[in-house]
Formats: sequence, C-alpha cells, structure tokens
Amino acid sequence: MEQLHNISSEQELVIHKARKRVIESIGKNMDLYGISQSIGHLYGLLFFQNKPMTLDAMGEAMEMSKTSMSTGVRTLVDLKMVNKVWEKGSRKDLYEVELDWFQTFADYFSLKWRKALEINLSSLRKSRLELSQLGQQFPDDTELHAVLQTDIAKIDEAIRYYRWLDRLIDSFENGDIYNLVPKELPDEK
Amino acid sequence: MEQLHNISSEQELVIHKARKRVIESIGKNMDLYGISQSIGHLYGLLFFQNKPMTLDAMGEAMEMSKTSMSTGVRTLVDLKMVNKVWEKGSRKDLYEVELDWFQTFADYFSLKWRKALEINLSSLRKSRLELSQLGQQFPDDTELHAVLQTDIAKIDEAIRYYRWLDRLIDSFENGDIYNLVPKELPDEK
DNA sequence: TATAACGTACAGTTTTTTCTGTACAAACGG
DNA sequence: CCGTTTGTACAGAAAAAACTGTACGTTATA
Repeated sequence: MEQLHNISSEQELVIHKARKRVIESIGKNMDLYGISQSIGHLYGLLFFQNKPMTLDAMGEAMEMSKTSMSTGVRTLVDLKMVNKVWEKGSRKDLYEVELDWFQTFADYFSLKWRKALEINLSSLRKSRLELSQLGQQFPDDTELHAVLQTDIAKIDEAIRYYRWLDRLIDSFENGDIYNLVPKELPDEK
Repeated sequence: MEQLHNISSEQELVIHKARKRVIESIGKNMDLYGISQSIGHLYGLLFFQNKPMTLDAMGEAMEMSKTSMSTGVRTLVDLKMVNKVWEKGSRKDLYEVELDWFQTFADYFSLKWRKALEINLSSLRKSRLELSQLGQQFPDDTELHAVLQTDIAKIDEAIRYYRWLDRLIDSFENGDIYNLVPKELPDEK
C-alpha cells in the first residue's frame, strides 16, 4: 500500500485498516465484472493509490509476481477500469484507476451485453429464417407447423427482449440513462 | 433434445440444426450471468423444451451425469432462470425455463448488483467514519488532513455512485425501467 | 411397514484457470 | 553500438472449478 510520509504510525494504522476494508470488499465483489479476486484486489489497491503506480510497486504491495501484475493490469486496462498514464522521465509504465465509476460501470456492461446480444441475435434470426422457410416448404403439414409455431414464438419473444436490451445499452452508451435515473436525486424537502 | 413425433427425419434435421445454433449461442454467452458454458448449454436445452424436463432426460440429452444436472439445474433455479414445476402423478422433479427474459435479466442483475452494493457500501461507510473520526482527533495535523481528504473524497464519490446504482436497481425491481426504456418502441411513421 | 425410485452429499478425478520463474525482445542511456 | 532496464511470452507448477460414481437419506407408493 502507498507509503504515507509525515504521518505517525498510529494514524497510519487507522488509515491502512480503513483502506484495507474497502480494498478487500471491492476485491471480493469484482466477480460481478468477471474478474478474479486477486485482480479485483489489485484494482482496490490502485483505487487508494494517490499517484500512478508501476508494475514493480504493485508486485511488492500484492506480494505477487511481476508477471501476474502485468497480465492483471492488462485485463483492467482492457476493461477500461485502469488507465495507462505517461510521466516524462520515467521509463516504466504507470497505471491509475479510472475514478469515474459511472463510466466504468456503463462501459463494462455495454461491452459485455452488446457482445452477447450481437451473437445471440444473429443466431436467433438465422434460425428463425430457417424455420420459417421450412414451414413454407410444407404448407400443409399440420404437425410440423405446430412444432414450428412454438419454436418461432419463443425466438420472437427472445428477439423482442434483445431489441429492448439494445435500447438499454444505447442509453448506457450515450448517457441517457443519467437522464432517466439521475445521478443526483433532486433535493427533497 | 426433445423428441419430435410425426415429423419426418428430414424436417427434424432442420429443426434440430436451428435449435442447436441458438442453444450453443446462448450457452457461450452465459458467462455474462456468471455461469459455466455447460450450465449455459443446459439452459439453452431447456429453452427449446416444450414441456418440463426431468433430471434423467437432461442427463441423457447433455450426455452428462445426473449429479451434474442436479447441481446445474439448482444453480439455474437459484438464479430464477429455471422454475421447478409440479406435475401430479410424477414423482420426479420437473423443470422448465422462465420464458420471460426481461424478468430473468432484471432478477439476475438486481440480485448480483444489490449484493455487491450492500457489502461495498457498508465497508465504505464504516471506513469513512473511521477516517473522519481520525481527522477530528487531530484537528491541527495538516499532513494528516491532506491524506484524509483525498481518501474521503474518493469514498464519497464511490458512495454517490452506489446511491445511483441503488436507484437503478430499484427501477429494475419495480419495473420502472420499462417506463424509462419501453419494451416496445412506439410505432414510427 | 417394506420397497423402490429419486435427488443430492461427498470424495476422488479430470479439466481449467491462476500464478510463477525464466528467457527474450524492445527501448533507452551511455 | 553495447549494456541495462523494462514488459511480456511461454512453459511448467499450483490452485480452483467442473464433473463423475457411489452411497445414502427421503419420500411416495404398495
């Protein structure tokens, strides 16, 4: 954890304990973001770092190998939870957390949801087409049409859901969600 | 996969292929829901099943052990993605998917987000209190206050985010989200 | 109450993921 | 242009997760 200068060790103890609680809490709940506990812990560590951190410093603080820090921090950068920053004079790569958690949240779920949406929607549409073509090929086959109807109905409902999800994701991406659910509650009397 | 009666094998092949594509697509993207690929696959299987399914039938279709089906289906039930249904005359447990994907989506993320929110918010508040008390204990220590200020500012911003997330989850739970982002787009001219 | 069928706890195995140390390529400084 | 430093690819070790078969408790039915 970050070195605190000019702070008595008694005070430092309280601060470290307070930080540690939050760091570990964050680390544990990072599975939400599809991240292992130790990478979540790394994120928490960076959160309380008041200046950009090097891989070596991370490794020391986490008591883990530099290799793990390298891969871990890359995961976090890919998810836009951590940013690589440049500092002249330093040859080392430096990283710091993205402090805007609204953005982090929206970025992550936009990314993941849209990826799943696109793949699934594409499969659903392709299969729907095949099934409806099969139906047209045998217009008089009642048994067949009964089966097709239930399958197509399910697919249509799934597509309807994904169309909605698409709009929800849009609102995350363009920030409309903050008009719908405001960041700040208007002052209540 | 479900047995299709009175359907020619040629037709059955097309249907199975169409279903299989969707099932596998769903299975692959279920990691979003923190679910392993095979449990995701099980979910996909149940999706196209037109009647409730027993553990034995699942095991046969998935070519997996009954034990795995038991634990897998329990995971899905816990997530409210699958419902246990009763059928008189049958001693076996029967399961079917929850077809309302809007509900499944809202239930899942409400559950996960709220759990993380509660734990993290609690840690943040506890640590914030400790830090602010430490500040009050040493009112004249400028160095200390500088450190505390940055930490508390970060914590406050995190709390602000969680308060927003709390309201977003509320909208998922009470259905307001569908007023904000409607299920159906009003007809466009 | 006895019997049989069912679901799951549990222990062991296999598979996957995470983590580490070594080695090397790229970038920089002298 | 050579020696250092830095980040990461890669292979192997350690840890975790997924999966299976057996055994057993529970429940429904005879």
